[in-house]
Order: sequence, then structure tokens, then C-alpha cells
Amino acid sequence: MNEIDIALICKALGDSNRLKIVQMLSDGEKCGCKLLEAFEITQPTLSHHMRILSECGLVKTRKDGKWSHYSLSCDTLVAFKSFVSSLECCKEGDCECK
Amino acid sequence: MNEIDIALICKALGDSNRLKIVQMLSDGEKCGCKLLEAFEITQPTLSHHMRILSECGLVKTRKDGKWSHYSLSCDTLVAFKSFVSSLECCKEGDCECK
DNA sequence: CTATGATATAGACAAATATCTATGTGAGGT
DNA sequence: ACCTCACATAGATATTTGTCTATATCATAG
Repeated sequence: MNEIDIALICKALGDSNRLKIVQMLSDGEKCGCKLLEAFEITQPTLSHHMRILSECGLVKTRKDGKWSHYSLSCDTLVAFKSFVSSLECCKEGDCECK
Repeated sequence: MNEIDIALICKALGDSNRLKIVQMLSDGEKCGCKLLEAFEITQPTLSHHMRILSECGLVKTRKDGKWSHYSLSCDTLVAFKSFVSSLECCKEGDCECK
């Protein structure tokens, strides 16, 4: 899996826990144990969410001894931002939002 | 329901049919029958998808006689774009993507 | 008024998903 | 060697979801 699948990214972000994880990673790399503290879920459940975020390409993992450090993947995030930016709610000129 | 819920929007966009619908609406308002032609789903299934897109605030409906015309809601789309833009894959300066 | 056409709603069902408990893996410390 | 700690995997389960068929609503044409 390497092709960027926008629907898969959106599905990953469609869970409120995962969305919060991504927001936390937007602030910088975090290790799993740090993430776990912020949620009322078990460790295997967090691991499950990290796998989904990794599989859609949004998150990458850096192993360091016992710890896993997670961060957002620039490539995927930039592609996703680009897609979302391209959406338009109205044709040019017929709406006050442009 | 009026509060903008980013996770709900992402969940709505997490289905590939709905994502394609939103891309079509990005090109301009479309009526249901026109959308239906583009998919291999039944009319009730399309109606179900339009309901989900409406409930998260991403799509608005304009009734015109027998027809329903769907379009993207500027308010919600702008808020969603703003959220996605705010995500950062790295701190300032330590990454080539900035 | 009746028929038709566009859309919505109801109910059913198989597939996907979020969560848990239990257990495996592998690195570091004692 | 053994224990502990961080994380992953396996399996179970209740809930959610995407889809369908059948039916309702409702506006317009004849």
C-alpha cells in the first residue's frame, strides 16, 4: 500500500479518537505511551488506531528501543491538504466566500 | 445539529461513493437524478448518502418541484478546509515541506 | 382526479468496525 | 537468566454501516 487513497484517509480521520491523535501529532512527534495517557482506551485499542492511521499513510513510526514514536507523514498530509483545498463550494463569482 | 463536527465530516467523506459525490458537487450544484446516473447504486442508497452528507453540514438541498438540487455548503466547507490546513507534519524549520 | 416521476423512509441483512481481555514479542535493566 | 516495560497480535463481541427491496410522499402533467 503506497498509493494515496483520500477516502481511506478520511475514514481514518472519521473516528474522534483518531482525529484527536492526529491533532496531537500535528503538535509534534509523540510516543505511544504519551498518546495513551490522553485517552480513556486500552493500549491494544490505541495500537489498533495507530495501525489504521499508518495504513492510510498519514502516520509514520520511528522505533527507538522499547518506544515507538509517531508523527504525521509530510507526503500524505500535503497530498490530503491539496485535495481538500481543491474542493469548491461555488463557481467563481457567484458566492461571497471567494 | 448545527455545530461543525470535523470527525463527522471526515466520516462522511470516508465512503468512496460519498467522496465522489462531493467531488461532483465541487463542480457545481447537481440534482439527485444526475448524481444517480454516475453510480451503480439504487436510488434509496443515494438518498441515504445524501442524508449523511447533509447531516454533517457538508451538503445543502434546494428543492425545486419534484427535484432536489444538492450543493456544497460554503460555511461547512470553509471550516473544514481551515481545520485541515491547520494540521502540520513538522515543526517550523525542521522539515523540507515548509 | 389520476397517473407518473423524483425523492424519502422503513425494515432487513451481511460486512465492517471499535472495543475489550488475553497473550506474544522484543528491548533494557538488575 | 530473569523481570519489567512498551507495544503488537489474536480472538470475541456489540454496534455501526452500506446496501437492498418495498412502500410512502409529494409535485406536476394530462
